[in-house]
Amino acid sequence: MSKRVTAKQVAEELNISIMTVSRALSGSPNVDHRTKEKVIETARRLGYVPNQIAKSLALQKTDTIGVVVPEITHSFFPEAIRGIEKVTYSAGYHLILTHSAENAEREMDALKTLAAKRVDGILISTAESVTDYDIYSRIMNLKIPTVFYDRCVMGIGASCVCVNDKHGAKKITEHLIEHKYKKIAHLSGPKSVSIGRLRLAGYKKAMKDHNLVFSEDYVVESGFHEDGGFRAMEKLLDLPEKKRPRAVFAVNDPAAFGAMKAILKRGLSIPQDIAIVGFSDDIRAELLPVPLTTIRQPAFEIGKKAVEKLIGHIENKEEKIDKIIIDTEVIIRKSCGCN
Amino acid sequence: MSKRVTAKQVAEELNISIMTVSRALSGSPNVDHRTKEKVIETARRLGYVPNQIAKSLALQKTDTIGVVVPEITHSFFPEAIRGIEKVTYSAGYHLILTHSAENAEREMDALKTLAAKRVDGILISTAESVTDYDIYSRIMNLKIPTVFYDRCVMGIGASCVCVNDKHGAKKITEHLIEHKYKKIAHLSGPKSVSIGRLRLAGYKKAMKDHNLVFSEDYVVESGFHEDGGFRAMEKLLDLPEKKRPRAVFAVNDPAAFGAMKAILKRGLSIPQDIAIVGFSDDIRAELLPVPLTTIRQPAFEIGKKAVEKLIGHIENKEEKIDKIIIDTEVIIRKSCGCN
DNA sequence: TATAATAATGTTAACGTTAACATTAACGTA
DNA sequence: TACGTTAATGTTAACGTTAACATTATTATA
Repeated sequence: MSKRVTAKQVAEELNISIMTVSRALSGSPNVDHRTKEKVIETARRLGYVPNQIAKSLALQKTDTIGVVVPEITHSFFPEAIRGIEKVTYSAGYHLILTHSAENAEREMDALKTLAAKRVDGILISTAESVTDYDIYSRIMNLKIPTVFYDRCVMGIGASCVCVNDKHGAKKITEHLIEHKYKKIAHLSGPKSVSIGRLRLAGYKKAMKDHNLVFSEDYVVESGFHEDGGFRAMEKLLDLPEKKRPRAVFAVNDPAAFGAMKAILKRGLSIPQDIAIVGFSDDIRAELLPVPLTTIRQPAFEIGKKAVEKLIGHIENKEEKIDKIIIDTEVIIRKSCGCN
Repeated sequence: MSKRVTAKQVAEELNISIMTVSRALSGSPNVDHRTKEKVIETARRLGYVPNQIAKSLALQKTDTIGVVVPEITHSFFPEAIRGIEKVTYSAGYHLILTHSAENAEREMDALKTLAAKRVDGILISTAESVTDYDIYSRIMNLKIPTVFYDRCVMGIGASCVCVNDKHGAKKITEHLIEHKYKKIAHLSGPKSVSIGRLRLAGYKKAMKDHNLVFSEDYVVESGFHEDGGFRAMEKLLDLPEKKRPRAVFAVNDPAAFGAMKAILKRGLSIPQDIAIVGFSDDIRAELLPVPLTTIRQPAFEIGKKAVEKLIGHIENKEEKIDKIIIDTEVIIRKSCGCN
């Protein structure tokens, strides 16, 4: 930060007080319109740029919202950010973006940074490797308004915006069941992450409701990334041929992409040998050689609703803690066996 | 921003001065180790979180880098951000993300905000609708270290990191020429944006070098988005059949995607009726029904190199203004006519 | 033991802004 | 004209931190 023109210099130039400059520029009433014009003109001429840092310190408000993103390259997140950004922009807030890279430690770091930067509120989607929720409670204790989006932590007094993961998972598993597949496996996310837990629960519920055997062998933790999906699918493919699943529900699309690669690598066909479905509707899902049947999550809307709720918490103490659930849609393509 | 524990409270708790607290926590020398331990313990116990805003004001340094992104949903940018983020994280900087949504006015807004927030430096890729460079000069006048990435503005004293757009465009146009296509059109970006200008120049150069007719009718401005590509291609398809181009080079992949849709909508085939190539290597390019031949831009590396340069400018006054050019690679797929 | 050197801690001012209160100027009305 | 009212401007303190200088405590040395 180099030497810059301050309100003081503008004031001295005009032989008036700093306060009058401040008032003129912030549009307060009770400023002579000629004074105001002179101030604005002089500020422009001198190249005055208000110091938001000083303002934030004085007002105890930064007009900034911190966002924690687990993985910026998952197509869900840029789209969610676009939704977030649209709202923050028109509401006069700015965005500090932090990236946890699915790493609990980096996430903690990010949250500490956001707290230190005195953001007015935080939007967070938890990282894959998170195992305890201590840091979230600490943020709550600091009374920083926080809203979880997509991957949520419930029961700690924060609002959250997510899709109906359990219901969606159940629906798409049931779609596989409609295809008469009996041996249906699940590539799961970690249990410490809401969407991992809930999608597994939806899968289990569907299996149970239709009297299908649920075997622990058929749930393999893949995590949220393509390589994890690949490895998890390989484990399933290593089962004796009789036990091998006929269909797979992956916790999200990237994991499904990895699984598809593993299946094709063994010389098997999708969906003839093994059917597969995902969850996310990644932009690539419809473009695959065998387009992926999946669940569409309205990322833009999730982002939008989440900030709206957050801004509510920031600007209005009475805003209720809420759990906002957004509907999903089953997108039928070919990987499930439909044509 | 709610009431928080300050260094003062920690100091009072221990009956020592604020300065000793500050020193103990920032690891300055000349602090008794017992005092230091007590301070750290007490800070932890009271839940003290240093106020970065106050620190920034006192030190005239925010440890923050502002990034202007034209379109967060173009797959190039999240990948570039990942590169940026990786470097900033390990160098101890934070990221303020602003989105211009390809809009010159919003871009100006973003730059003003970043200046007001006293970021230590700015990374910017210019918006599609930018027509004059006045705002960039103003930022330069404020002496805020600035580095352009991907879409650059040259000659105003800022470093920039980009790919060899002209050379890449020439190479891929020449690839079309190798296919013996004579009537080759270009869907161009706006001339006010470096990559628009340079890719057009590369196309023209290739045409000229191979003695092919260059007609103004064959350059249609599409902009950088799918819908623009669609409309621009429709214009070309509306030409009398004899004049219709046999091949098209689109300024980037999203524009190529739109163009492909327009071609298919007319019942024509790619590449049999019209061949097409792009520039970006969007994650979807290889997955299309007819995979797109394109130029790969190493987004992660561009982001990485750009911040590295920027941090150089921030931390070292002597850092030279540089134009860093990163190599591209022609990715041959099927849309050009190769099999 | 006296004294110099150094370690540890304290005090003051500054960073640039705004809120709250204080003063002065301008104007209308009795 | 005098006085009250309101508009315009000014003054002070505060936000939470750190650098620079000041002081006091401790240790080493003659």
